[in-house]
Amino acid sequence: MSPDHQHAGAPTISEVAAAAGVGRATVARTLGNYGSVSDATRAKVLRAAERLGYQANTLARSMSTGITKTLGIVLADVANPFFSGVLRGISEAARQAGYDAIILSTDEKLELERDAIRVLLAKQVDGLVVASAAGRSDDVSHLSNAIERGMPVVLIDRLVDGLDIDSVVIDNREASRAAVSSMIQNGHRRIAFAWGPVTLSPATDLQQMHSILDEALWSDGERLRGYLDALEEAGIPFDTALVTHVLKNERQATRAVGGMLALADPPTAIFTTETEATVGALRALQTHNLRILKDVSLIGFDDSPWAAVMEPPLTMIQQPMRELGATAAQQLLARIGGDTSEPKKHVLPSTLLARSSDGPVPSHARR
Amino acid sequence: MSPDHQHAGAPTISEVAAAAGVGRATVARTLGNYGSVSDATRAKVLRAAERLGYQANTLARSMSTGITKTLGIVLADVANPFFSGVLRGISEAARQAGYDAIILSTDEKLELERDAIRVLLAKQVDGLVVASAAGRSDDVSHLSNAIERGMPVVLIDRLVDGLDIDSVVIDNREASRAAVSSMIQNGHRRIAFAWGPVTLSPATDLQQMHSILDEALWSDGERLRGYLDALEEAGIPFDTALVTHVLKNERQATRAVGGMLALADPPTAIFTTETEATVGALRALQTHNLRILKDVSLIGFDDSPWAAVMEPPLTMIQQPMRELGATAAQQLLARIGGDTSEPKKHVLPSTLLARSSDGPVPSHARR
DNA sequence: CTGTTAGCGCTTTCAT
DNA sequence: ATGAAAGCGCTAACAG
Repeated sequence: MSPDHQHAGAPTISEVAAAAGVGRATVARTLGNYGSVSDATRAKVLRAAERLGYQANTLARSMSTGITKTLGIVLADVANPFFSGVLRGISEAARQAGYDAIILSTDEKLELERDAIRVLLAKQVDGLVVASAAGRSDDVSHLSNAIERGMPVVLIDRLVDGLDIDSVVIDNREASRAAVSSMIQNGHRRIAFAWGPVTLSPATDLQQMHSILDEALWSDGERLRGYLDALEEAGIPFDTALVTHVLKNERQATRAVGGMLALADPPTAIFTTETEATVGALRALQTHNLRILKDVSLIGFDDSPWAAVMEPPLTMIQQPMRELGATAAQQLLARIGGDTSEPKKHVLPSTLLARSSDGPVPSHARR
Repeated sequence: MSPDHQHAGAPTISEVAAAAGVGRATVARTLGNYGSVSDATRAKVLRAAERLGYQANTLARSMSTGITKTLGIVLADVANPFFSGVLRGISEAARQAGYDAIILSTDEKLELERDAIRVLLAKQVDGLVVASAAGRSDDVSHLSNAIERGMPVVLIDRLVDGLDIDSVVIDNREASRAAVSSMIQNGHRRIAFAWGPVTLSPATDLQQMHSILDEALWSDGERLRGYLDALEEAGIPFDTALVTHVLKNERQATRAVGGMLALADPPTAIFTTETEATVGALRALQTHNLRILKDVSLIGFDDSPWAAVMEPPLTMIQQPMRELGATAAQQLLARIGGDTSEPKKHVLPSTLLARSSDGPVPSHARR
């Protein structure tokens, strides 16, 4: 019956008890630092445990206490710089509290997100941090069910419609609006936007755009809304040809932005909502032999060490990735600790790092 | 005694059994897909499970089987692009095999590595992938003990002295030698190296360098050895002033490389062993108003999407990060599956992506 | 084919 | 202060 345990040699509490000549409970009390044990026995137990190299079996403990000291993290892709930054924040905060984390990637697929949640629930994690892939009208019962069953969940990076729970985000809409606005201040009126929502039938007008937006991922929607806000503020008409609708990978960004650059009335500025989009846009510029700032201005989301050493250095919107992660972990830990206050929405500040990739419309582009 | 489980509502196998009017074992057999169950009962059980929303408690299963279907991953920093790439490879391979992963970061500190291993053993993971922070003469008993107890371990990115176990690495020395050699072909004789080993008392000659190297992290050592190999091949004397000895962060790289650039006999080329070193060097160049290629050549480890859009595009050594991770996971899974063959050393190919940051020594730098 | 039973290693009453 | 015993939810013999 006893299966071939990995740790055939791993001593159990019983062996320690035997070696120390006491009962299991006494060992548990000593090692668990609770109840009371006489100094004499405590010493004996400690010595025996030491000698045998005893290591508590966390699994068994969790089985009996219902506490795993483990957080479940669900995000799109660990290799994405934004998420890996967030992950670092989460991990650090978790470790400091004696927790560790199981990370599952969804690759932005709701299907995988459901699997992930299921696995994590089965593993009895103490709480969940999730950057959901769910759009407005998607079924999020995998999340609401978990919550109903008493699993603490905090949303990160993205709000999800219909879930009134803790969340940690930035003000995407305002960050976006401010960046685009600053370009408009500089005289730009043709501003490309990557990435817009992925769709086979691109919007043909503002109204369609809005209804597509309603179905989009929260953060994506907000960023585009911010862009639209800025245009509207300045009375600039929305041009659907300036918003990408392709799949979100570098190659597609290059293609899409390249296409815009070839337009009769090409953009004089580009706004990108993610690192891959930025790099894709940069490549398109390269291909079209266009120089940043001198020919086309550029501002994008998610600063990177590289952005500062580009020529010219890139103006970027910096998100406090580690803080986002740390805040989410702390909020979750608080819930696990029994905090039953109202759901809290943490909105962390983002920063527009003004460098030199954006400026006035070049004279040769003015019409 | 029953603690307040997160999942107060989570139905157990007994409840399903009761609801279906059969014994627990029958339920276990049905749900676990083993043994034999009549179609009639199977249907009943399935229906009951469905109705109750039964979800197996993985913890309990693990407790009884000794198998957690969980891999323990120990690496320096999840936010480092190299490791996050590797991590992605590991995660994908693991998930495909029905495993998931607990990731612990050591921040390159042996102390934290020991903690990590301890935690992971206590959690009864089925195997370990570790990028150890251990140098040549460090105590690695935390690893050897685990191995002795039958825990499968595969080393990634770094070999560790005295541990004859599975490993997945690239040929750092040769990759480094080849890159530096190509610079030498181009006429460079003063080639800066970042990062060299961190030390308070920098080497003053080649011999000291070698003994410092003997204590370094395997991969770091190999990369510097490759550099030295290339110099030796070409009969170029080693200059200790061209190897950094500072802490490994961007700021220090900038400072150190900046210092070299200010030398009476400055380097005409720079070789960097990591992204942060590369960015640091780039910053130093920026500060000193030196242009890549035209003034100073540059080649570095770890390609990035950004490297291709720099002006000029950067020549980089690309490591197959995902493959490294996937290979490690697969090797580990094989061991978990019972493979007892000889330890295997996987050496994956790296690629020197020739772009345009390296070339001949500029005439104005020739003496 | 199916039910009973005995653990897995630990925590936690409950007596003593 | 300490030991005995029950139980966490599941798996795995062993009978029937």
